[in-house]
This record gives sequence, structure tokens and C-alpha cells, in this order.
Amino acid sequence: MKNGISLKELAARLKLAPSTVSRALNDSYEISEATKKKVISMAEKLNYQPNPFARSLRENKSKSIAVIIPERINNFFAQVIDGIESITSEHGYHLLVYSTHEDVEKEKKIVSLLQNGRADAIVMSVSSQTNDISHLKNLYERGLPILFFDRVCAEIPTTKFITNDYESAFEGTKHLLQQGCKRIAFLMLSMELSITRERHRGYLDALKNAGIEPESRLSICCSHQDAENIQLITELLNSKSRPDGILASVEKLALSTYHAVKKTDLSIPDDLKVISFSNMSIPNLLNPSLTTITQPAEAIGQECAKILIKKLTKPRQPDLPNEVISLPSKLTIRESTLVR
Amino acid sequence: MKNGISLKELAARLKLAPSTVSRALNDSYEISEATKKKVISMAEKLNYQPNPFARSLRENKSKSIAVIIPERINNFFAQVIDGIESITSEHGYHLLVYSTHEDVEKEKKIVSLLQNGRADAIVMSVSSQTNDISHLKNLYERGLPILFFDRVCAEIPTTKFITNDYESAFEGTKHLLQQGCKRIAFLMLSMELSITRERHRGYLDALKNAGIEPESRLSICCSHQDAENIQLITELLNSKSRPDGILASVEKLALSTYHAVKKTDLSIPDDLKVISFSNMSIPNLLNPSLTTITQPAEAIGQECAKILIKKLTKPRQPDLPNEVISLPSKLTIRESTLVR
DNA sequence: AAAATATTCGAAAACGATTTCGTATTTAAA
DNA sequence: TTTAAATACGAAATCGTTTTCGAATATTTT
Repeated sequence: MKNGISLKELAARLKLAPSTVSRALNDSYEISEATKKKVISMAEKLNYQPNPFARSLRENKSKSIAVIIPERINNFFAQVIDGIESITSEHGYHLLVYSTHEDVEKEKKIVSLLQNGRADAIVMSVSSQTNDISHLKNLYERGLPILFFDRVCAEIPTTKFITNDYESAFEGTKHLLQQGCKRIAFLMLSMELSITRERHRGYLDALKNAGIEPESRLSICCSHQDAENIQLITELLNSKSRPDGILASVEKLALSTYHAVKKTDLSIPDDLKVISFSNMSIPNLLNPSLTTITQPAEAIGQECAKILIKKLTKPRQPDLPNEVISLPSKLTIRESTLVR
Repeated sequence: MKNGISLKELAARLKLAPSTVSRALNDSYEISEATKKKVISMAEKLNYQPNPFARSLRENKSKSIAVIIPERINNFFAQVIDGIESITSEHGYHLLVYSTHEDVEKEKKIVSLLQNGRADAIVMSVSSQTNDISHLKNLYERGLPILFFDRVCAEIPTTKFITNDYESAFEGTKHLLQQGCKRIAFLMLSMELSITRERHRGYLDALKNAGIEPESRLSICCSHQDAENIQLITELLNSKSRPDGILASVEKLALSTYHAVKKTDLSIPDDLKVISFSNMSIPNLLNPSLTTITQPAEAIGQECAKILIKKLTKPRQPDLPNEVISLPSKLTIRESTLVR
């Protein structure tokens, strides 16, 4: 792999000093327009490409941003990254993307790889196993800008982008109640997750608000094994005091519910109504079509990127403010919560 | 952002020369075991993290691999990247991920950003608009290892990983014929794409093999606008000589077909049988469940990564061989092609 | 015309690692 | 005991930029 021409060689061709060429290319006021033109045209002619590592070393910036997500096979995260990229690419930033596969140990490894300046900032959504956050605190204290979205980490005083989890879950539960549900179950991944806590609160409050005493048996913590979850939900649906409504706090649990229902002689929405947080592209092609609470994923990504770009490109910016910014989700009612 | 301690500072603490410390950490034979121990323990104590850019500059490697895909919101590509990451992360490589959004101009921009050594290699699947490949040829000629998967570029003499597109399409079409289809349509994105050409060949040959003369009207080139495609397919289904079977060469066109069917009074599979290349996670939750040809996406990613790691880590490796490696897809028959 | 100020550029240091070359001390061979 | 070879480390160059400092020439001011 032959790298192209270097600044020094370019300077030699021009019979100029490297410093002059560097300044000319960076449009410094110290260089006359005449030489600037000469330098630029020669640079283009020889297809000069500055070495990013020399520049990074000198300037102590990497021009890249690390994005850490719990899983790739998930439209929500894909959309967020699209949103991030749409902003950052305009400013010459590159995206290093890592998946933790919902594994804290992997998350720690990834984070430790980012201690050395390889990325100028981190945008992340924590894994569902993450309760010990020392690795994140460590990174934060080194001064590396971190920004959370969706699954945030309250203990780190930085900016977080979420959706209105509480209200959305509240509204979703209310919708189920309005459709006649009496016993609503809440499906979640891990109680450690910020989103499940918030969504669970919304669920509980909606029940209480309707004068219904929540049954703890109906708040169900699932795993990452789809097969296990399907089994668990199937048993739930076959139990004598089965729920007649389900709020899935993440998409995959709604899908497991659909699979589980197939193994019973129940049907959606007649025997069981289902609503789910989901960013899948085809909720209306499911049978029945799925009522969803959809996050503005791409916008979340864009907002993350905007605040980050500001922090990284403008001089003397303060630390990312310790605040939680909420972008509202959208409830779309479909057949899975229909009364007929 | 305070970067950690440098090698020089570490050396000072140890009252050793930087060169010695460097060698000790790299386990050089020139350094005694005693000093190695001292150096390593001190490095751990002070949490020394080598600066990746100094190293990259000196060694002329980036330790990162660029992955270019046409879209993120697509399980197939997500799975491939998971596969790549599973191998490369073990070897200390980082993944720079770019999406072209099916836009050649974006693809060219991304590729031009990769001319300066920021990545040690490229793994990519070309955009559906890509017919002029000068930007890729350029990169190849600079000696940067490029590796294609799925949507390959025949003109670049390097290794390509695909699935058995021809055979899969042949078998898929044969299956439709066996289920009684008489007029089978082929849905594709762009004739420029290697996968559509191969899959189309398989489709045509299967028809001819069954003594059916292919109608060019039934080979339909779609766009990237889902709404347009749904409209197009709806019109097709409403035409007097409508097809009774559809082979979708990519997943999104099968989904558009499902949407289109909803707008007619036809039903799948009774009036129209559908089969599609697809890596979606829930083909069996569609209504009706979708018969799919599924690529071994993660394995493709892993194989790409393995050959690349070999090329990048072993000394004096030859160029990536100019060969096409095929990993077989799997046909899974579901309701959408059922006879009842 | 002399002095002060712009204007334009070059030399060299710096970023933080690796590596070539050189050298002092030990150890082994003659 | 002398010589040769092995061992263990240091000094300095190097990768390709940017930037500080310095200086020469040109321009303006007094």
C-alpha cells in the first residue's frame, strides 16, 4: 500500500518550505494569494492527501466518533446511527461503531480501547447488563465527551437524549385500558435499564390512575434468549389468571409475544391486546398489525450529533451539560389493540 | 481531554530510555526479563495506553477496517458487520462503518476519504447506482486491500464473497413453478447490481428449463422509493395479465409486494405466491409467513474478516486472490408459496 | 530618507511512538 | 589471559503534520 505524496515532497516540488505549504493549504493569512494558488493547484495535480495520523498526533484529535450500541440487528439503533452520520459526515468526522451484544464485559473492553484518544467522543446506549458503571465513570473523568441516548446512565453527569418514556408507557397502558383490558402485563429486559424503569413507572401509574392495583406477577423480566422468552410468555398466557393486554417495553418482546400466542389457542386482539415500543419498518405487515410506540430515532441521532459537533468544533466549549433531553415518541394504533 | 501518560514520561519514571521501554512493552529479545517485568508493572500501575496515532504514523497502519454498505436499516448488512466484528475485534482492529444510502456520489466521497490510509482495508457492498467504478479502481490501484461481498464489482480483481445467487434464484423459481405458478415476475432494484444479474439469470433459466418463455414485461426494475414500488406493483397486480408468482430479489421488494397486495383484492398465496431473498428476523410473523431465501450473512462477514486478517497480520502476504467464494443460501418454505 | 510596520516565508521544534545504529558490560571461546 | 560473541541498553532518526519563532523583503509612516 503506497500512500500518496507527503507534504514535504509537495513542498520540494514547489521549491517551498513545508511550513509554507501547510499554511497555504490551511488558508493562513500569512501566505500570499499567489502562492496559495500555486500550492493548491499543485496539490490537486498530485492528488495530495494529508496523512490523518500525523495530523491527529499533532492536533490531538482523531476526527472520529465512537458509537457503542447493544445490538446491530435492530432498526432503532440503525436509524440512530444514520441520524448521527448525517450530521457528523458533513463535518469530516468518521464513525467507529461497536456492538456490545448486550454484554457488559464486552462493553468494558470496548470502552477501555477508547481511553487512548482514538475517538474524540462517545455516543452510546448501555448494555442491559450494565449496573457497574465504573468503566464509564473512568472515561468521563478522563474528560472524554460522552453522550447517552435511549439507555442512559444517570450517574454520569452529561447530556442524555431519550424519548418521553414515562409518558409513552403511560399513554400506551391507558390505551390498553380504554380498549377494555383488565389485566395488563409489562414485559421488560432488565430492571437496570433506564428505559425499563421509566416505562415501568409509566405503566404502573397508568394502572393506579385507573384504580387498578398492579400485580407484581405481571411485571415480567425476560432474557436475551428469544426461545426462553417465548416459553415464558407462553406459560404466562396459559396460566389461569392470564393477562388480556401486554405492553412490551422493547420490540423483541412483542415479537416473542406474537410467537407465543401462536403456540396457544388465543388470538390477538380478541383475547390479548398488544402494544410495543418499536421502530420496526413493517408493523403493519404483522398479523395482526402491531400498535406501536415509535421513537424518533433518526432525530435522536441527529440531535446527539449536533450537540457533539458543537462541542468538538467550536473553541472553548463548556462540558456537555448534565441534562436529559426528551424527544416525543409517537403512538400508532393498529389492529393488535383493536376492539371488535 | 487529558490523554494519559506518554512513553517518554513512563521512561522517565523508570529512569530508562524510551527505546528501552518501548522494546520492553513489545517483548523484544533485547531486553532482560528483569527490566521487562519492571516496565510492565509500572505501565500497568500508571495505566499507560500507547497513542494509536503515533503508532499508526510510525508503522503506517491504522488498525482499522472500513466497512461500506448501501444501507444500515437492513438485517442482512447488520449481520454481516456482526460477523466481521466478531473476527476483527479479536485482532485489535476497529471498524469504521459508512453507509452510502444507495447513492454513488456518497460512495465516491466515502471512498475518497479512504485514500489516505485511515483504514488498512475496505470491505464493501456497492450501491445499486454504481456503474462507473473508477473510484474503486483508483483505490485498488493504490494497493489498498478491497474485499467485496454480496453486491460485488467484477471489474476489480480481488476476493468476493457471495451466496449462490444463480442457484438460489433458480431453485426459488423452480419452487414457484412446482407450486403451480404460470406467470412469475422478477422484482429487482437495478440491473447494474451483480446480485440482480445473477439472480435474474437463475430466474430466466428456471423458466426456460420448464419450457416457459420469459416475458420481459415481468422482469421489473424498481426504485428506492417504497411508495413508488408499491404503486408499480399494485398496477402490475391489477393488470389483466397479472403474475401469479413473484420472486423478489431483495427483501424490501417483497415487503412492497405485501403492501401492494393489501391494496388489491388478491390474496397470498391463493392468487399470488411470493418468495424473496431476505434476512429479516421474523418472516414467520408476516401474514402469510414469507418463503425466503436466506443468506448466511454472519458467516459471510466472518469469512471476509478472516481472509482480511490473514492478509493484514501475516508478513509478506500476496494480494487478495481474484476469486469469487460462494456460501450457499437456505430456502425456507412458508405459507406465502403454499398450495391450498 | 530614516524608521516603523506589514507582508511573506523558512528553520526547527513538537506530537508519541518504533527502529536503526552504536556502545558498554558480561559471558564464552581460544 | 586475550579475544570473540552475546547481552542489555541508550541516543537519535523517523513517520507527516502543525506551529512557534525568526527573519528578510516590501510597504507605509514620520
